[in-house]
Amino acid sequence: MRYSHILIPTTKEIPKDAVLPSHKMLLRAGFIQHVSSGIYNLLPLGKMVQDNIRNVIKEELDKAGCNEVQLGFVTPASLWEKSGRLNKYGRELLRFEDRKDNEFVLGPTHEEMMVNLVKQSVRSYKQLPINLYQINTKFRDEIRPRFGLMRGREFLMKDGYSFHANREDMNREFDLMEQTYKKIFTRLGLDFRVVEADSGAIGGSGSKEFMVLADSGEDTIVTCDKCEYAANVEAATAKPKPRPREEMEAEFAKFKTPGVTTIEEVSEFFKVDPYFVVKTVVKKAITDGESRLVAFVLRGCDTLQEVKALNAVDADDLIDASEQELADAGLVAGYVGPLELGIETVIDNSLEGEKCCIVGANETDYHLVGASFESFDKAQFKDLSEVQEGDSCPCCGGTLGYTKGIEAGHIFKLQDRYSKPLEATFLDENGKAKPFEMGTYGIGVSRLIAAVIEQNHDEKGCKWTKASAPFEAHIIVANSKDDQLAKLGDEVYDKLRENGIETLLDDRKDRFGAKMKDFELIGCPYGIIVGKGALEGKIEVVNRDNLDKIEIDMHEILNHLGV
RNA sequence: CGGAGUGUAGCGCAGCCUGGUUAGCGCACCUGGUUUGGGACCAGGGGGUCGGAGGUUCGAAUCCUCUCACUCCGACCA
Repeated sequence: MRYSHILIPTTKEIPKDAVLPSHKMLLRAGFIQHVSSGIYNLLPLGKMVQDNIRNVIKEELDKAGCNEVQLGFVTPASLWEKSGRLNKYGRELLRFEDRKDNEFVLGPTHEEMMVNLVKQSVRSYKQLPINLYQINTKFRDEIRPRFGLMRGREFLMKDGYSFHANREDMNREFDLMEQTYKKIFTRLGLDFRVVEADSGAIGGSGSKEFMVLADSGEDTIVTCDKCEYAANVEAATAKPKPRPREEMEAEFAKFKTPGVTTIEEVSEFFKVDPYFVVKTVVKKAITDGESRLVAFVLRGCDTLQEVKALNAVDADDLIDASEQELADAGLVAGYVGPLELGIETVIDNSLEGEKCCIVGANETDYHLVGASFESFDKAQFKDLSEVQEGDSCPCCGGTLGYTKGIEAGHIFKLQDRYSKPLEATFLDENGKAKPFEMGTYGIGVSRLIAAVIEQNHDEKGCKWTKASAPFEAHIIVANSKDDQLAKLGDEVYDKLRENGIETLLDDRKDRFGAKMKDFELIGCPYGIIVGKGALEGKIEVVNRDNLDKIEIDMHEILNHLGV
């Protein structure tokens, strides 16, 4: 492609509102254009990158036996009612009516549509398994879109769904997809981790996320320094914290503790390790629009993991309870404890069997010491605590630490979460109707464009990986008004193209400096300078990654690009 | 939804507080010329319903009311 024939509106100005490197670079280098909150146009370069990523995904999925389809972007709201997600998804669903007042939503994900498609066309176990995917626009009316392509409202996503006659086969496909995703992210040249994850609003059991490691990532990942263990902090577990050497010993008794309300104060007051001081966090749980108070009980040294808490009580939402709401339920902020509490109580696993600790007495200015958890029902104990840096790995005992990641892919075992309510069944070997066992597999395609840059950029601009780059080579003709140089530039350009190398030829009548700046900003892997040495048959090759320049003979160019 | 802020040329901004010629500046753009290895220079030029509606006033980018959009922090979320 000749620069003079392609629209690449680069700018020197740093966009006012962009925060993330990827957002700034993609705007400045002319890959994307802002349209509206969370909505972007892809300009030619952006479209090329997206197509490259899309092709890698498609090739690997097709190799793994998946079928590409394309579902309607506009989907009838009735399907969403049936699956029960119309309310659960809430205002993130963009709803509207057509001229006949039929209700529709813009698809934020397509479980319902895909299940419906298969329900209408698959009758027998003999037609299974089947794995269908699409790479299509999604719309989620995010409360707060931000970070450019990273969290847009409209975005391109690959979503795949597999259908199986039994759970074993679904598990097999899940593993296959994990392997396939690894190939995809590896081919794209990304540094990533596969992590254990929470299933979120989509629902289901087993779930793994593919995290592109980058400081700007929105997710916190827990990783082990000794083994392969990695998990989203929302789902991560650790070995129980070691008991303090000094055990707490006390008879059950009520103590007056005026003004002593925080864990630190209680711990200080009784000269006891926070490990033995019980933290009771009361939250308002919202389920199907109904709210109720729930108490989460942990050790003083632990923190509540909100997503775990949410799952533990099967709620749609958790909100901090106000002091007034506590008072209305007969509770006193600072002195809440699990004994004789009177509201739904969930207790962290680490307290199971604990015989002696300190809890709030549910009475102003009083704590109970020597409290025991032995009388609680086993079903009340769940994993609630957030893994902290320095905790021990659940697999090998190594040390756990945090890193930041960008969620670029997510695979779930859905089982019959959707097929059952949508009555999508097939006939098994015995002629009995059974709901499909399902898996679902997503990749954020447009988000990957941003993720590549988050991981690969410098202060001068983008550094595309080979598989994602809009062009592999970018020829800079030092002076395009010099006919001889322009001609030599054309020769190099033709040679590269004849050998299948996607090439951008900067034939603009601009000065050398401006062209170099644009090369660095756009970030194709190789810059090829056709300049003063070219008349003697010498050109320079610039590696965008480290900006190293080497001078070579013009006819050796193909060797240097690894052709 | 809570808090904060911004809307003036394609982009980045000044002007507004204290109303008063023809609304400026930088970048970008167009024409001519010079220049050509790190975002050139000289000369000339085009481009604005000052986010929208209403109001106050002899007169509004400027003051008042309403409204819309966008951004940032938070809650929330692929």
